[in-house]
Amino acid sequence: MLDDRKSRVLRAVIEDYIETAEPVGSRTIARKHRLGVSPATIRNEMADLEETGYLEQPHVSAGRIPSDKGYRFYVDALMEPMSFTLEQYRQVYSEMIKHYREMERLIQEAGKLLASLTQSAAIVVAPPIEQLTFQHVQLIPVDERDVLVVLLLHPNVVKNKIVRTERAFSSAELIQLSVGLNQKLKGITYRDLGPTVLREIVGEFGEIGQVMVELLVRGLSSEKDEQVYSSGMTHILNQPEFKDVEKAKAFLEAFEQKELWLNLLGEDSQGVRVKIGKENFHSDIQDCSLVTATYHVGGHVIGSLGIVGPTRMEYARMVAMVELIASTLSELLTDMK
Amino acid sequence: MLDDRKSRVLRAVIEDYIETAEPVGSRTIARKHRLGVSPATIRNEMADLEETGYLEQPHVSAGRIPSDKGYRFYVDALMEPMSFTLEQYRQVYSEMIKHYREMERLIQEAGKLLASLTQSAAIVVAPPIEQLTFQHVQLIPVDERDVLVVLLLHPNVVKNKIVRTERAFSSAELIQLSVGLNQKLKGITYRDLGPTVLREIVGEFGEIGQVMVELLVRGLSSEKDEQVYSSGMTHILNQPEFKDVEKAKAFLEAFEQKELWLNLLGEDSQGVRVKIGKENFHSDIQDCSLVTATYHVGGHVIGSLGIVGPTRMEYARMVAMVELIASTLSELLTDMK
DNA sequence: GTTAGCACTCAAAGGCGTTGAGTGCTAAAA
DNA sequence: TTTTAGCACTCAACGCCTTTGAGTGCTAAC
Repeated sequence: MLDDRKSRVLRAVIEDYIETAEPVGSRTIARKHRLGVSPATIRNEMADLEETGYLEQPHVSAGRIPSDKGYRFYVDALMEPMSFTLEQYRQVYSEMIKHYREMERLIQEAGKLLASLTQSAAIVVAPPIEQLTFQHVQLIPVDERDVLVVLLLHPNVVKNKIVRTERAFSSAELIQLSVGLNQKLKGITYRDLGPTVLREIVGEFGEIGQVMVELLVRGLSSEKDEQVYSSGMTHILNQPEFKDVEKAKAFLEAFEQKELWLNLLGEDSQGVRVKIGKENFHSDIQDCSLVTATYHVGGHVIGSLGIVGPTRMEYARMVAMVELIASTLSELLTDMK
Repeated sequence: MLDDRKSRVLRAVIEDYIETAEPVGSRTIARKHRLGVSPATIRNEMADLEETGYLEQPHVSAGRIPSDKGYRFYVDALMEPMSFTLEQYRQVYSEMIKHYREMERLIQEAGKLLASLTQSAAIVVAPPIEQLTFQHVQLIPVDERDVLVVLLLHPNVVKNKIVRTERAFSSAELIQLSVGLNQKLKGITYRDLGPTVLREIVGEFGEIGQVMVELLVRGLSSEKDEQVYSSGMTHILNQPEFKDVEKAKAFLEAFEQKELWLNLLGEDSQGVRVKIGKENFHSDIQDCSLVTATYHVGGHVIGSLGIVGPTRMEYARMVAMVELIASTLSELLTDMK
């Protein structure tokens, strides 16, 4: 598609721009990256690259900056993948394993770590309950008619909710209910818990089964925004593209809209995905890119995480970091068995 | 201390400055607040107020702005307390009661509501476990040697933690342990749970009592920053004092330091407290004021909440809002009995 | 004690020329 | 045919200057 020299020029422009955040001129490239040709030649190449849409010019007497298309080509074909030393890998692992007993905390820590390593804003989408397996259900009396529903789900997720019941239950009744529910639910996923199983419970336990189902369903309900954790929001204020407060505000406000991320970090594909600029964005967030990956338990995708930053970001490093955290997280969760 | 006219001038300056964020001149005051005297007279009064430290002048040909001392006097003696209509009170109440079944969620919602009503950054410090009363302890098997410790504390706080044990326990053993713990703990506060009670448990249950204590203590341990909830950080970006990104960054970064707020929102006094500017601040946060209050259960203080904003804030409104949320929260928590 | 008048100060805004990084084009060199 | 030196041109950024106007303090008259 692009001949060798054009590729090298494009790569030089992009890497220089990523580093300096300033439009890059032909002279600079000729000096920094020994391409063996004069600035004039590079100028010609850059003019071609602009014509074909890989570069842009903020104004006529400025250097070039990469377009979304340019970044896309860079990410797909030009950038040199970054790799870690065993030592770095170990550090991440040992940082994360500290919190590994409980999944919710583990993924929160994974997010914080990702934010800190990338110096970007990080997002982690926790597994929706549908993806998890029942391990234990416990009903605990709170009050005359309030019951605490504790759900232990695999891999080590604890959900609890206090639910108001239609009528009062004694301690003994609740224990009975708990035992019954555990019998029916142990080992099945929420997904399997269609109307069939629910009807089965009602059938088997009669009126009391109805109550079980009621408690269970209400115990499981949770708000969407509790599934998204964010960290490192303030890091983006270090980026020159956000030196204008209005832009920073727009970004931060959009970033806080947690539902937004539920949609953006879809769980379709495997591996690290990069979404550049306008490729996929909610209009509120201008000139930003997203690097995301999914994490899984035993090959089964259960959630996703990623970082957001200006389109001018160190893609190689970001992709490597997201990959590293996602795979370490998957490893730990799979070991939780 | 200040004669009547000086007070009126000071008040006029402060209220104008709060509204406009611009230094206030003598002419403006003469025009807006009919004090019945000419700008020249007001100038004289302002010169006096500056000499006694209530006002400051950014530069010689600008108007005056209030000093910390000026704000302090305004808050203590000049401002007109704001009050709410029954309708507004009801709205807040009905917004909060939606989430009142669980305390953690309730106080989070209180924080969000406070942030939204004041358009400021809000902080809520959750009650430390020491302030709460045991209601139920449940040990649930997770894995061979992992036990889920669920603590239900009054008023309706649920804590859970997965703890690794020295040796394996069967389901039956865990139930037995739970029952034993419940017997000893029901109704007592963590505070009462000194070495005495712990030793009592060990004495009564022998070796198994040791395990109980171990599980309990570890189940109760939690990180400091989990006790602080913040909301509405981005609101402060609307304030002109943060139009400079560096200042905004400094603020937001300090604001994210959750431990900081544990110290700042001490639980000493009753009622709403106002801390202005340098009166009490960590050096990172410049030119900010803090409006805080405690909330309580049946007269017993268990936590605190408040807002942070630029020293130039609508004190009357902020104080009223913080008061409103704190008292509504206290009311709901007390009703949780 | 109050106020009109006046000279004075100074930040903010606007105009203006300079600078310099960068371009595209042309014509010569390879 | 491709590369490059040379050159005229563009334009944001910067510094410098002037103007403007909001505001002051002082003085003298009311």
